[in-house]
Amino acid sequence: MKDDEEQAGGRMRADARRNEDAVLEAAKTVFFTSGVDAPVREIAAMAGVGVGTLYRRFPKRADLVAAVFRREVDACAAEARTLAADNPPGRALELWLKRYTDFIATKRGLAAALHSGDPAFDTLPAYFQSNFEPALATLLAAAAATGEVRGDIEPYDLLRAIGNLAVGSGVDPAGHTQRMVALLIDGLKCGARRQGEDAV
Amino acid sequence: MKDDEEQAGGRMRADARRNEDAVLEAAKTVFFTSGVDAPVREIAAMAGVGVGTLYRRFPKRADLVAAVFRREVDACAAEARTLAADNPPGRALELWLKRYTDFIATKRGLAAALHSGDPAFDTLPAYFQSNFEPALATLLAAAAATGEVRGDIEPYDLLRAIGNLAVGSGVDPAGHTQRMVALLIDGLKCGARRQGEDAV
Amino acid sequence: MKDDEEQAGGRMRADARRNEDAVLEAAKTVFFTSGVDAPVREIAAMAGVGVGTLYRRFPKRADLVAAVFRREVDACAAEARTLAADNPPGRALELWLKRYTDFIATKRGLAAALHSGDPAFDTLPAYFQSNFEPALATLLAAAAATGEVRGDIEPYDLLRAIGNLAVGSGVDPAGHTQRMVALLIDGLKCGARRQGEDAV
Amino acid sequence: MKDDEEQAGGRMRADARRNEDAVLEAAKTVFFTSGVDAPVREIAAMAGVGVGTLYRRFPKRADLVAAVFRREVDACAAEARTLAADNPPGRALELWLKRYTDFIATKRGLAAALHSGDPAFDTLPAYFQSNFEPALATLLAAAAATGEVRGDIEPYDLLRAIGNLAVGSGVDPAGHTQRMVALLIDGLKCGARRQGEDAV
DNA sequence: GATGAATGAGGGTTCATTCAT
DNA sequence: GATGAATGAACCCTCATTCAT
Repeated sequence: MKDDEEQAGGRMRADARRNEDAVLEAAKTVFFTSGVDAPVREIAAMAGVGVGTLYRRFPKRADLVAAVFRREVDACAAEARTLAADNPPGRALELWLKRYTDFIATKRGLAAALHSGDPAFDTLPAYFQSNFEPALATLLAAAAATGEVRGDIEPYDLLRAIGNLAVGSGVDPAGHTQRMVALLIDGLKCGARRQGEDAV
Repeated sequence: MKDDEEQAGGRMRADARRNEDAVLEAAKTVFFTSGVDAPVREIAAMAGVGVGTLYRRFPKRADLVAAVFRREVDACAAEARTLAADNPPGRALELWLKRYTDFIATKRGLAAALHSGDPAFDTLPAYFQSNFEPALATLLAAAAATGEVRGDIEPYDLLRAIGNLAVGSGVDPAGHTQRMVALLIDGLKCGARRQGEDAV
Repeated sequence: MKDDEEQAGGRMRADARRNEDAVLEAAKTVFFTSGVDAPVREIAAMAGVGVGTLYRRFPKRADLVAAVFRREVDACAAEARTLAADNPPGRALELWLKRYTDFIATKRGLAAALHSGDPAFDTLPAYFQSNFEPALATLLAAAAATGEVRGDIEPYDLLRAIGNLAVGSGVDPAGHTQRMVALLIDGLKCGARRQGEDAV
Repeated sequence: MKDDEEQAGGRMRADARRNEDAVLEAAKTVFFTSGVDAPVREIAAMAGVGVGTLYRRFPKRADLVAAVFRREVDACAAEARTLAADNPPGRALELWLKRYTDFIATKRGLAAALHSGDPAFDTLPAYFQSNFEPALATLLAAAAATGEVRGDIEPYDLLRAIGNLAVGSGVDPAGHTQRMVALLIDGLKCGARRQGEDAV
């Protein structure tokens, strides 16, 4: 996972990798502030590289968009492991769901691009699912095992539910989405108790 | 409502009105297929008018977007009356909710524009609500009166719920949204029966 | 002279003439404030007529420019007669030269157009000269006859001199041009006295 | 002075400088033939570059106009030195004044632009004066020192006088202006002789 | 490899001019 | 005749993309 791009890992990794990181970081920021249609120059400038460099690594804009998306998915999924290691299961689940909500919110602008029909995006939904579903499954299972949440929730349904709840988050500066997600999490816990009772 | 634009009804309406209709119809189509940022020329060409004509009536793109939106709201709201006249209350409600779902689905592209902060869009949410809320309220009341659906549903909540359900509809070519909405309608009917039992 | 345009003087003179006057007046103003390349619509709007009306009378922009120019020449030349009738010769001359200076100043924008090579402008210099030269000749002769100014000045030279002096008048908000013209007039008077002495 | 643009002299100057030169040369020509409002494309085409190149270097039209103006001022002022080196003082003065007259004549179209109030032009008058005044002062002093012209002429007055004389030069295809300037130069020489006599 | 200058298609907008009403 | 709606050519300007350095 740490070597996702540039698998063959040739020479000059220091320079090249630094640039690629800078570009992806800049693109993430610019996509968020100016949308995915922001001028290439804006991204190159913020990354401190020439446009030629950017084009060398990401010949099509969709390549860049996809790379940013994957990178963000990686980061968010990785955090599931970190949170699970550092917190009790219920707390880890809760923190990660909030983290995932943020991911969805900042990716709002990408949605339109993702559905543009560009083949470069074809694999992204699967990438999304294959990273997030196991991550959430693990967190859910751990929290269910300690009785902190109910155990009959499908990870995919939860991912999708939050995705939908977060949909209008651009409109909602008042944290409506986070409140709804919190409600949902409460629902998970509440269900756990009842399940426990039933089990007994 | 039938004379919303050009109220004073001046001279040469035939020509002008025909063009305006053509432009709005073309814009609706193009906005749907190519997004709200589609080239002005594309819309003008499809409407069979020169770009100048389009600019005369809609100096800013936002003016055109807003006009298309209002026109669609009008059409959808008007259909509530038609359906109510031609169908039994429960059926009318059901048909209109599907119609409204389609409205939301095709307006997906507008969402981003609407939240762009352009003052030309400031009045649209109110326009949306002031047309749809009464329309749905009437349908709901009629269907509740015949016992076909439960009577404790707020029109606004239902509008918003469907809006959220339909959110990812671009992603969903398999009619997922329509199935969810159907489920919701079933819930309305189901609630009606239970309410009836309670009442007894 | 009072029927310069529309010589045949047909019916409907009231309406038509009123419009033509309004157009010329508006054009004069707009040419001064926005330049001779100002949008036709601006002129039509200020005149309170449709663009079609303007085009009917002045098919080419140059026609309008020429008509405005002639009208202003007429007005300025006519004033020579009025001033001569109402003032002593020296005073009349002085007042008219100031009037002529204003004419030149406000026509600054036209200069470029006049030299554009458009055939519609070919007759304007002659029109200018054939109106202004006699007008000034008369004033000069009268003032010379009373000994108020020297008698050896060619009207054309004076017209041209003032024209040149007024050349930078756009740059000169401080009345530089008017001061120079005043100086020139003083020169005329001063010469007169010396001539008188010589004559004795 | 020889390195006015691109002082720091970065890399790739060959290409860029060549283009800039071509653009300025083309702009000078086009401004003269078609006026300062000529289409950008016309200039780009004549310079053999894309419009983008032109916009890169001169984002606003006023930038291009100002650059052309400065370049012409530079060229004309530089010629004062050349002429002084290659001719006797009186002849050098005479030749340069004719050269300056040409400069004024071809810049006629710029006058309106210069007084448009655009801040990009604010520094041009000072640039004009700070280049031409010393250049002419040197020529005048040298010619006065050899007794070829009178010594009581202010360079600025002479520059301005020729500027005014050349004002109608568009109208004057018959060399009227050059004749007037020649007359003026004669006056300078004539004054010199009389001054000499007075001195004796 | 990195850079950024150059290119030019593409899209917005204006306005002279025509012509149906 | 007067009107002003419609037209579309012509401009401006912005970037995506290429390519010489």
